[in-house]
Amino acid sequence: MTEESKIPQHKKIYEILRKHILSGVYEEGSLLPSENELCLVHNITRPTVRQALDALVKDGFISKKQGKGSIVRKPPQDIGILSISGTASAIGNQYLKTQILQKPQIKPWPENFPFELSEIENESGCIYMERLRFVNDQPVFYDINHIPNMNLPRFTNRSFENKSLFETLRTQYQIEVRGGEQKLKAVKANQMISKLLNLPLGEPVLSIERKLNTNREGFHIYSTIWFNSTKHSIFGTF
Amino acid sequence: MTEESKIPQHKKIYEILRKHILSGVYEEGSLLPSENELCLVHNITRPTVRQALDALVKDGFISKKQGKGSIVRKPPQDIGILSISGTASAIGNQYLKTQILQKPQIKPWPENFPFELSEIENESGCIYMERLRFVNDQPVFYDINHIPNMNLPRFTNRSFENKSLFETLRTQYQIEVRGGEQKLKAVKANQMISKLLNLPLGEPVLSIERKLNTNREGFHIYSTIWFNSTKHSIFGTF
DNA sequence: TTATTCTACTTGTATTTACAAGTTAAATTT
DNA sequence: AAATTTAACTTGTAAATACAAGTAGAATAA
Repeated sequence: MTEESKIPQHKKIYEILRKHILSGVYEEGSLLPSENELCLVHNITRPTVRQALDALVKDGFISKKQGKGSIVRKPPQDIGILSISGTASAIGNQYLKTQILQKPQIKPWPENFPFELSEIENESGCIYMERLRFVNDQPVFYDINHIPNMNLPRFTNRSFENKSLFETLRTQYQIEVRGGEQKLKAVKANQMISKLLNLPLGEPVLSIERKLNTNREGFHIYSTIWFNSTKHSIFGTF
Repeated sequence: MTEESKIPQHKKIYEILRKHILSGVYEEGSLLPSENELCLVHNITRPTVRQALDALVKDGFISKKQGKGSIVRKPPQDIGILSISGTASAIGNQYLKTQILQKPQIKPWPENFPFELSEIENESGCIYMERLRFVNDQPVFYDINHIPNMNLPRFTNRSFENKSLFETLRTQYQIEVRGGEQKLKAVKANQMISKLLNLPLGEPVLSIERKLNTNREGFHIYSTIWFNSTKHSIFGTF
């Protein structure tokens, strides 16, 4: 042990194991090396190993069973945070298309914004964008996003056609979503929504309002979503 | 320490602190006793206390800050995993009433059950119950529950009027919900639902189908929920 | 008075040790 | 051969101990 890093050991082990699971070193359903083996390999003690494994359990990468071991689970595949589940079959990314209705543009925050803004968010102004998502060429998902305009160079020039908003934020700006809160409602489709989602007027639509936390202090992502749930469901694990 | 119980210490501490937070012994925003104080009071060691506090963090009852302490958060008002958020104000438990439409009874599993059952669940048969939840004396929440009849003595005799189903399972049978999956849809209220939830026929209703995992192997809780979202929302943090 | 330093707290990380309890498969007995 | 026991694993719980790092307020110095 020299002085090379300030990252705790248990986090390093977590990252190593997580990477190995995601890259397929350990197959789904197979067992991770036992806690004692991990101790020997990484030259740490069991409580530290267990701290890393507890985090992996919490994040859904493994499940543990007393007397047996740590079982590798199918890594959670998020689409944002929610997933879409079709009535017919699972939906691969290849069937999911995104149309940008409103390219990212800088605007002031709306008058009656449903969420309370932090001071720094208020001063920064916001970036606004609208998207429409298609499954099998049918519109199912319309979302409006408000993002604080806090040090995001060239953001409004980026294309989000084929990339996830979250992926861009994470890889290009080191902004990671850390959780958040959401409100769900079933509402009648108004004229605009019914037109966008190709539905009769007044048809039930799932409406979601979310505020997402990030690793950047005081930086939140605000989304309003309308979801056509006639042929699909919002699917979530927790 | 005689032999009185097999419940781990850290779980007992968790239950005590959880109860104290929920009953208002510790105010929102205030600090919990320090880890060392809890050690002294309950005559246990710090790792054990920390195990209990970690669980409280995970379940959203406290947040911790190094150098400061454990900060009590507004307890999440779970109805199961989801919470209800009113448009007007926060909803205290005093406004939430539960009516049992169908007392727990042992039945065979339904013919076309939407979930696949494990072998042991299939053999056990199921306990069926229906509930209607009221906020401010208006019905908002109708749920049907299927629970495997696996070693739950006196379960059908219990009253769930004022107690959460999950709380009973956790405290009386040591069954803890460990997560699960759910599907959400917006649907039109049929005749039964519109009558139960006091809504016009065809009004949008939030429908949720869930399968909850527990710490007991092969034991899942299956729920179907209809939610009147005209005056309230389903609220969730993640 | 104001700014700095110090001190006494807090939680975070980590080691070491011990035993309990569940699982599995080999070894043994019937 | 079949059933049982045993042994060697696995994770779960728990104690005792040590030091690191962040926080906040008191004591001190400018």
